[in-house]
Parts: sequence; C-alpha cells; structure tokens
Amino acid sequence: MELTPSQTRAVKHSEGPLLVVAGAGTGKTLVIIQRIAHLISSGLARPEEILALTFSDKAAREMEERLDVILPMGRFGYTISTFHAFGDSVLREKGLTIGIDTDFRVLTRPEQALFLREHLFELNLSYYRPLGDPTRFIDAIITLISRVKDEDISTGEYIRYVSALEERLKGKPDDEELREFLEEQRELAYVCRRYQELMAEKGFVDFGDQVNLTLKLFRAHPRILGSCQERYRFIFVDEFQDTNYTQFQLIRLLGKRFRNIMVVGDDDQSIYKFRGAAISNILKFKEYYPDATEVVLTENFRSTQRILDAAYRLIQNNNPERLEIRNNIDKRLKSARSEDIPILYLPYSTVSDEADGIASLIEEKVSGGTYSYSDFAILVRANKDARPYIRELERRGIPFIFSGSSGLYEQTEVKLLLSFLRVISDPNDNLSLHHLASSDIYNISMHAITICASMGRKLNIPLHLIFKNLQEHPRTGDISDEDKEKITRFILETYSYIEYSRSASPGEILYKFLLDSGYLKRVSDPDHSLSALKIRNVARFFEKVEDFSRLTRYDSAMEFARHIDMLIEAGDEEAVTDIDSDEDTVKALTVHKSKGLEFRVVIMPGLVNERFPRKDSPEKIELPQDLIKEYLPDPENKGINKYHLQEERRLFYVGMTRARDELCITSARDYGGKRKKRMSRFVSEALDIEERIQNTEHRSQNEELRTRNSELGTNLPSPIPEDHVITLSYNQINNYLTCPLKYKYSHILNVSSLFRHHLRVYGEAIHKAIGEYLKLKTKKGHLVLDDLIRQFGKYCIGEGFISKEHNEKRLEEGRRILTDFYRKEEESRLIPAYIEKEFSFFIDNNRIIGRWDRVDEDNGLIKIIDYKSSAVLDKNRADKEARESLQLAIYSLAYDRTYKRMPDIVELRFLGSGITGSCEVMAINLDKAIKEIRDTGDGIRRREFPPKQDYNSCRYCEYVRICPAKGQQGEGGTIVDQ
DNA sequence: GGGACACTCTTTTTT
DNA sequence: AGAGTGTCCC
Repeated sequence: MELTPSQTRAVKHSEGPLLVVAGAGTGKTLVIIQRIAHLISSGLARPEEILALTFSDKAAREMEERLDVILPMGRFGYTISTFHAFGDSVLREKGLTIGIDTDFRVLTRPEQALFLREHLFELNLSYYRPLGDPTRFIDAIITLISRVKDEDISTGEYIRYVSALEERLKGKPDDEELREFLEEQRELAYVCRRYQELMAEKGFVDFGDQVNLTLKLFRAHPRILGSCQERYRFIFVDEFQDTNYTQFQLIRLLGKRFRNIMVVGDDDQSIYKFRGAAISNILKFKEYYPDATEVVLTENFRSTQRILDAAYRLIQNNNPERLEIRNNIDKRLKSARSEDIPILYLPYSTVSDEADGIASLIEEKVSGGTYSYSDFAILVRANKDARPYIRELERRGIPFIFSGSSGLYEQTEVKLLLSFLRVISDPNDNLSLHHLASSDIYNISMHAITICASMGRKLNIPLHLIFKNLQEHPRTGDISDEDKEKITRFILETYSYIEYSRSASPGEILYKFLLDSGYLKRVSDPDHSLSALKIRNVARFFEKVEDFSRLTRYDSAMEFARHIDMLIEAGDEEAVTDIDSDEDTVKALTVHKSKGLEFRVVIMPGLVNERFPRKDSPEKIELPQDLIKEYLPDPENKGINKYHLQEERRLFYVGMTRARDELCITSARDYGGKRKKRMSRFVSEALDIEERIQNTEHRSQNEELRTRNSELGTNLPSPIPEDHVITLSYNQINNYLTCPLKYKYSHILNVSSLFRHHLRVYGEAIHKAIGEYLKLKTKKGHLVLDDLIRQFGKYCIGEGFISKEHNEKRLEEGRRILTDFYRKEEESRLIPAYIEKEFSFFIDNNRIIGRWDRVDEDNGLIKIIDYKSSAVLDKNRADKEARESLQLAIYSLAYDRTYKRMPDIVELRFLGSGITGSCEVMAINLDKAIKEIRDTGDGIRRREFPPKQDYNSCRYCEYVRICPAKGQQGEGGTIVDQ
C-alpha cells in the first residue's frame, strides 16, 4: 500500500521522541508496523531492540501478524506485547530482587474480590465493613486499589497522606467533616497496604501489579533498568491516549536513555477514563518531550466526507481541551472516498417503532442487494440498551450476534449444570434440587414437587429426604404413579452421582451427567436451531471447569461448586458469544467494543438524554484529589461533570467514525418510563439543523398494536374465585409486591432454602430476646440483663455469617444494643398492653394475618411499635420510613378492625442506632395500603406471577440462581423455554 | 426562584 | 436503597 506523505514522515523518522496524532481510520497501526519494518530492514535497529506495547492481547496479536507479513525474515527477536504481559515477563525473570515469588499467580478481579472477602476480618476496618453487610464495599475497595496502582501511588505515599491529614486535623480539632474524612482515608490506606502484604504472602499478583511492580522494580534496581534501557532502544506505544499514569512512567523510564519513544494515538478517541486512562498523557506529551517530532495523520481511508464532517462538528464541542487547540494543529479528517450519502437521523415515537424501523432498514438494504447482514453494526452505549433492537431482529429472523460481556451463567443450559453440581455437592440445597427435578431432564411435575416441598417445609426436612422416603409420608397419595416413578429414578441417579463424585473430577461427573441424561444429545439435535449456541455455552462452561482443575489441588465437584458459586457472587462474568465470527450476521455491540473496528453501515440507536450521554456516576470510593499526580485540566471546573460529558462525546465520536458508507442515528420519545425522553444533545451537535429537519419527516409507519401482553393471558390455570378466601401475611404481600414470581417460588411452590441469611439470624435473635423480656414484663415479671443477652446469644449463630469473626462481631453488637434497650426499658415504668399479639382481619375476601410486636397504651393514646434490628441513623429518615411503611399501615388497619378504633401513633424502633421513627396514624396512606393488598389478592387469584425484573428485586433475591426469568431476554439469540 | 415531590437510573472493559 | 434530576406549584 502507498503511504501518504505524513505517514511516510512518521515511518522514516529516525531517532528521538515522536508523537503521531492519528485520527480515526488514518492507519495508525500501519504506521507503527511500517516504521518497525523500516528500522529493521534499513539496519537502523536490530529486532531485539524493538519493544511495542499495546493494550489488548488481540491488538498485540494483530500487530505481530501484520509485521510478519511485511517482514518475512525479520520475525525473530522483537517484543510485541501488552503492557501487562511485558511487566509479567520482567517480574517472573527479576521479581526476586524486590521480594516477589516469581512463581506468582495472577488473580482476576472476581478472584481478588474473593480473596479480600476471605481476609476481610484481618483488615482493620469499620466504616468500610458494616456488620449488617460486611462485603458491601469490597468491589469499591478493589477498584480503589487498582486506581492507586494506575496512578503510581505507593502504599507508603498513601499512608503519609493520611499522616498529613492528621496534622491538619490537629490544627482544627473541631472540624468534624475532616475527622470523618481522615478516619475513612486511614482505613483505606491501611487496607491497601495490608492487601499488598497478604497477596505477597500467598504469592498472588493482580493486573495492576504487573505494571506497577515492574516500575517499582526498575526504580529500585538501576542495573536491571539499565540493561533494559540498553536493550529496548526503540519503544512504540499504540493507542497512547488510553495509557494510564503508571504506564507512561514506565515508558519514560525505559526510554530515558535513547529517547526513541514513538507514541501513536488520538486524544479524541480516549474513552477509558473509568479504567484509569489519563488523557493528559497525550495532551502533555510535548511538554514532557519538547523536542518531539509531531506528525498528524488526517487522510482517512474509511468513511465518507459527510460522516467525517459530522463527527468533526461534534467533537469541536470538546474544545479547548483538545490537541488540536493545545498543539495548534489541524485534525480535520479528509476522506479518500468520493461517495456522498446523507446521514440518516430517524426520530421515532416509541422504542418498538425504533426497533422496527431499524430492522426494516436492515432488511430493505439487504434485499436491495448491495449489502449483506455482516455489513451492519448496531452500536449501543450500554449492553442492556441493545435489548429491544436485538429482540426485534430475533423476531424477524434476522441473524445477529450480540457481543455482551456476560450472560453465560444465566443461560438455561448452564444454569442447569450449575444446579446439578450444587446438588451433587450438597443435596440439602433445596433450591437447586427443586430446579433440577423440575427441569426437562427429570421432568417431574410441579404438582408433585410442590406437595413434597410443602411437606419438607412443614417437617423441616430437606427435600431430597422427602423424595427418598416417599412412601413413609402421608399425603403422597396425591402424587401420580408416573411422578413417583420419576422421583425414584431421580433420587437414585442423584445419589449415584454423589457416590461417583467421591472419585471423579467435576469435569468427569458433568460429562457423565450430560451423556447419561441424554441432554447433550437433545441439545445437539440438528433440528434445534439453537443447538450450536447451547453447545458452545456448555463447552465454555467446561473450559471454566478445566481452569479450576488446573489451578487447584482439590479437584472435587464439591470444591468446584463452592468455588464457582463464590466466583459468580463475586461478579465473575463470562460472555455468551463471540464477535469474531465470520458468519453473515448483523453485529450488535457497545461503542467501547467497536473501537478499532469498522462497518459499512453503523446504526446508533437510543440517542436520548440520559442514555447517551449517560449521566456521570462517580466511583463509590474516590481517590483523594491530592494523591492524583495526573494533570487534571482546570480542577476548579470539575463538579459540573464537564469531563464526563467530554468523555461521552468522544465515545459518540468513536461510534460515528466506525462507519464506512452510511451512518444512521435514531431515537425515540418513549422508552417505557413515565417520562418522555428528549433527543440526545449529540445529535444536534453532529448534524446541522437542516439535516435534522429533513430527517424529521422520516417516521415509522408501523404503529401496529403490539400484542406482547397477550402471551400472558393464554394458558393460565383457572383463577381462584372471588368468594374464596385467601390468607396473606405482610411478608407474603411484600414478597408479591417485590416480585410476583418470587412469591410463587416462596409461597406456592414452597421452594425454600434451608440456608438462613445472617441478617435474618441476627434479627430473629434480637426479636426473640426482647420478646422474652417484654412478655415477662407484662406479666409483672422480670428478666435480668444477663439472661436477656444469653437468650440472644443462643440464637445468634449460624452458617450465614461471612466468618467466625463476623459472627462474633455481631454478637458483640447485639449485646450492646440489648444493653441499651434494657437500660431504656428499665427506666420506663410503662407496661406494654400487648406483646406479639396475633391479629387477623379481612379486606374483601383477603384474610390478613400477623402479629404486633408491641402495643402500648399511654394516657389513652394507643401506640403500635415494631422493632427493627437495623440502624437508621437519621431521625427524619426514620420518620419517613414509618410513614411509608406498608407493615405499619397493615398493623393500623388490623388494630382498627379488631378494636374498632384507630391507633394514635405508630413507631419503628431501630435498635441498631437507638433511633425511633414515628408518626401519627393520620399521616399514613391507608388507602394506598388497602389498594396494595387488593392488588396482591387479585393477582394471586388470577394466578399471575410475572417476574418483575427489577434492579433491586433481583439483587437480593435468593431465587436468582434458578430463576428462569434471568437471562432470557433474547440476548445471544436464546429464547424463553416455557 | 426555591421547595416538595416524582421519577429514573445505577455503564463502559482490559489485563 | 440512594442519589441525582426534572417538574410542578407557589
């Protein structure tokens, strides 16, 4: 290929620092490769003097391959690798010099989380380890640790920073805010240090270390550094705008001797701030290297001029913090192509119209003959934004690949294998047993399982034992002979797998299971259109099994089941499909993933406010500004998320410049929420008004009625009649409102796990203890503090706690709370009217049952009290909770119906903090509560249990692991099997 | 112009 | 669950 004059200038550059500002599609990798080839073939450099650094393995591989092509015999000796791989090799070779076990293992992020969790109580934490939810900050802490390493901050530095804060506080001891900040920072600084020590002890290293420790090593050992400097005479960095502070320090150090540093990048394509990228590296490169040669590449070989102009118009809005301004250069891209196709902007009224319009557009263009499916890419801001468009493609049978980064563990076939493994390693795991029994492998009817499950729940016996001793239990008459047979077979097989698992590896057991059950065969049925995908998913899962086998000494199913569960809980994610497919399919992917790729037609949907640009969400734990060495332009101007908006704009820029021929951007007003969405500001920044107005004519004709909801109406069992009484507790109502499907699992199918969460164990123990005390009090008796605490201690133990230390800390906390409680109660001479008194009343034909923790009567005022073991710290918030509590509303209604008068006051007593939230009963919205009760009753009568896939509903739901609604929205081409 | 309230979103990804 | 933003009403 012929090089342009500026490309040639970069390629022929001989020595000294070189900055190549290479806009999108201007051949930046080509320039690196050509220059390397040039240096080698002209004898200016020997191959082993070349060090080229990239970010991803893929980029390194590609560069190597391309270099191979043009340098057939110079193959050997040069180093092309990622920053991490380079650091890794240095550490393995020389790590001993800074006390690193060179046989270290690199922990992935979820492994780090697990590691931290394991050692959580060896860390001196309080604020960042709340006892009610000790693991809450683990992710945030790991992010912080990684940020610290990206910013080249040593633990010593961090601790010195904390000392400085201490000094500052001494100056103004009344500054509470500063004190609090100091305490938090102190915890964090010491966690960073302790983490590092613990990792070193175990011979672990994390990704951040691979670069950071290498830098540390070079700094500590000038001789090693010197020999590396001597060796790598020419250094190349691709995608320089994505380097973080530490990486740049490493490059500077390595290149100090010869200063032959060539960096290639585009400030307008810096989109990885969230993982530490320091755009200032490229912006300030010329300040670090004033003598640097600068080459600007603006000849674009990819897109039409229209697209480039629009992108340029957009990105101008990031001025003046751009190289174009700072270095006074012209970055306007010039197209090497002559086609002129208008950019489409299509505004729709609803998402389904939008999805429809996009699918139609693709179909039309493909049937027009000039395009094939693989020419199209749908670029979204976030993975989940892709859902509606993918669903429409799927509905129409348009082949597509969605390159999500997660989802493997949510696939039906993988979930089943997980359940199988859990059952094998712990047959008492009722949830998984239930899932496995009802799967289409064993196909036992829901009816039969439900009978057994209720029996198990009542007798508090694990489900598998009910299955095993079916005859011994009374109500089994209701189970058909066919089901009985299936159950017998199921339990026999399960026990035999358990037996087998004593001697076999998890891989072997899984394999046997897949063969024996015929599942593999069924899934590989060629008539089944999804078979290939499912097999791939199963295969991927097997890879995970093998990884485990390779890395652990205990290669048993039980270990594996525990390990993988913890990994998943720690946030391990595996993708379902691969974007690198040659098949003729439409590609759907995030803009981030699209970086470096190109497509003939790029479609960017969902361009509305709050989606693109997305609003800023700062890190949960932020690194203090004072510790950041990276240059932050104009730190004054920070708050108004200007940087964030700029980064989003660059992201949009990257998306637009992926298009070769056509760019189509779309938006809708209605995305399902109550509020109508406004068009993204980026649309107007990219297109001028005329273009937009012209495009406004373009609307989807397809306003047909969507009949999606009708799916719900079909095939439902007959409803429970109106006149039939159903009984509900607050807990049931609450569950139904959280998620109807959760209600079904818990109260109809009776799937319950024997596992009790630590918060429940603790809460119940507190309740039992104070209940005991108060009951005695009403009987004019007295329970002494020691006994109160003893009562509590008896119940506050269990497997649910993170560790023994966690349990002990909770016991301590409970003792403190109870002592407080005791003291207050002893002071008060008020005798409760009722303790744990039961009630029941009707709303229509819904019988509501429950019990009041406590009712007081004081000077004719009736007060209903409910105890909470949690800690709400703010009185206002506590009052608000009391006002909005469905539970208290129900309790008030119950009191009114029972005693024909309303209570006067209701209270939530948060024992954890000693704060009481109270409100007059008048302030409670009873109508709302009644409506919620009615809705629940109606839904249950209609037997409607649709999953409510809510962020929060699912986050803390114990059924997520087996819930069929998770991961079934058509991602990766999977459909719902129902 | 401000306070109360309603609504909406809780990414992006590599090593 | 919690924070941030938009809207409505005075």
